[in-house]
Amino acid sequence: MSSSVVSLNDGRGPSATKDRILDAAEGLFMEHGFEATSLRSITAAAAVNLAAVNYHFGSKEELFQAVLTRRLDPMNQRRVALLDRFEREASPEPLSCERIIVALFVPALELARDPERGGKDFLRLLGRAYADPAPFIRRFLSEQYAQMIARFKTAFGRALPHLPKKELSWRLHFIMGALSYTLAGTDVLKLIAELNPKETSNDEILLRRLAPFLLAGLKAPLLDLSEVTREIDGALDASARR
Amino acid sequence: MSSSVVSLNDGRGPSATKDRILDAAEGLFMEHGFEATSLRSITAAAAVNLAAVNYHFGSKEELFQAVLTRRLDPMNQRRVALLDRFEREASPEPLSCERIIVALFVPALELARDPERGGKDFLRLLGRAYADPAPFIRRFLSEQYAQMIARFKTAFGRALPHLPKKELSWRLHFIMGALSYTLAGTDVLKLIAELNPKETSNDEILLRRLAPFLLAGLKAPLLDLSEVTREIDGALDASARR
DNA sequence: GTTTCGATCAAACGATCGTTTGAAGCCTAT
DNA sequence: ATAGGCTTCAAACGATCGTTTGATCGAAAC
Repeated sequence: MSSSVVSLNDGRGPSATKDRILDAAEGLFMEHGFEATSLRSITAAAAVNLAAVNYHFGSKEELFQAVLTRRLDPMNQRRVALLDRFEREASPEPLSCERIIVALFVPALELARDPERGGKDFLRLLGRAYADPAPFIRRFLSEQYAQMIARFKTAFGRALPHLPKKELSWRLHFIMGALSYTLAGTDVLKLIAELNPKETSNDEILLRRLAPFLLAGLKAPLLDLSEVTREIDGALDASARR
Repeated sequence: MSSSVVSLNDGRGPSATKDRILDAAEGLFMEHGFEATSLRSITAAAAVNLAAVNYHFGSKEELFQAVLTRRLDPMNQRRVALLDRFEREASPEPLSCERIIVALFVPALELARDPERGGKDFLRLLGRAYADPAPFIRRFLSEQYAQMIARFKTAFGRALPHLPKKELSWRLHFIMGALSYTLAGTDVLKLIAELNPKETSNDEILLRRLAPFLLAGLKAPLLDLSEVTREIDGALDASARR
């Protein structure tokens, strides 16, 4: 009948072994990637025994998934919750693209604002995971994102009824890709940090710039496609004839 | 005084040990990433001795750089050459954004068209390398891309004189990021391949869709920024007050 | 024919990897 | 106090890694 039923090793809840491992793994996976990060470096940073990872998580891969799911799951749930609320508020009129983008970006920004440490680390880790070739990572992310993406796709489809479904799928894919890649960038963030040392958060600046950029691409008329495509074809033909 | 001074192992030039290693490494690095690819798997796929890699390239890292530079260097040179030619043709008027984008995309498309095998593999590998956390990879790519990016930045600056330099830098970064990420995507490319089994090349389809999308973002007016940013701020404040 | 030098080979080096084992520790309930 | 549970611990397991070594081969130079 005490306060908590979970284990406690040194008397303080938040420093439990499992959480300390997750925190250390989050930072190290972000910094070096999955393959290049050893369990020994994680357990050393977390100041726990080497066997603790396999005991609590089963394997290195399951630890990685636990690191991702700890923050990714709530973030995606918050995204659809925000989208639901916006749709309720705007009902019966369809949502604007701007508000849909806001629902997509704000939960990430909340992580970038960093409740304490770790939020920004996680965003970078997520961006890197999105480009990792490991099959179990790609499978995991596909499952985690599938529902949310489908939900946003129908929302965008209502906001852009003139856009063919296929074209919308591609543009949404570009948006998620640019978002992931932007969050994964290391050099650029550090470069921005040097130029803007006093602004709130680097990830925040980045996302605020990215949102209008992607919004313009999303709302671009279909005319531009054939226009640029024709230019590309011309240049390709010219180079082929060369 | 014979035709070639380079070594030949089995009598045929194109199957020299060095090239066979590069070809095998290109495919395996793309499929599994740098860390997860062993030299033994590479030398086995190339049907050469294990020690051949260290003999010809020095180390695994140098092999990786050799794989990248073999195609990346010519591609970037072709990008600036195309840009130079377009500017000469349009002189004295400034280049349109469309044509600059074409100069950026066409060399990648030429690789996607795949002289024979390997071109598409390399594009995916390049996209993955762009998100790889390994310091030597990031350093290498920065150096390889620096000149070309600067060249295109001034070109875009001339085409968009109203756009602040800082905003342009960000948008160009988004473009390169979306391009890299798009090329790195595995699942989506396979999914597209199932839907469009008869069209020319998957990467080609992807790049043709991506170009108009990015072009719209690049040419987006600055007004949108404050507009969406205001919406984001509103949502963030509401969530903070929650 | 002898020498020479770059290329290839089998084999091993030391290091590090993820994982497992079995004993020891510690808190809870009986 | 005793028994039983999770948890932690030091130590080792087998496997695989990148790299190095020294011998062997083969074609060109003398």
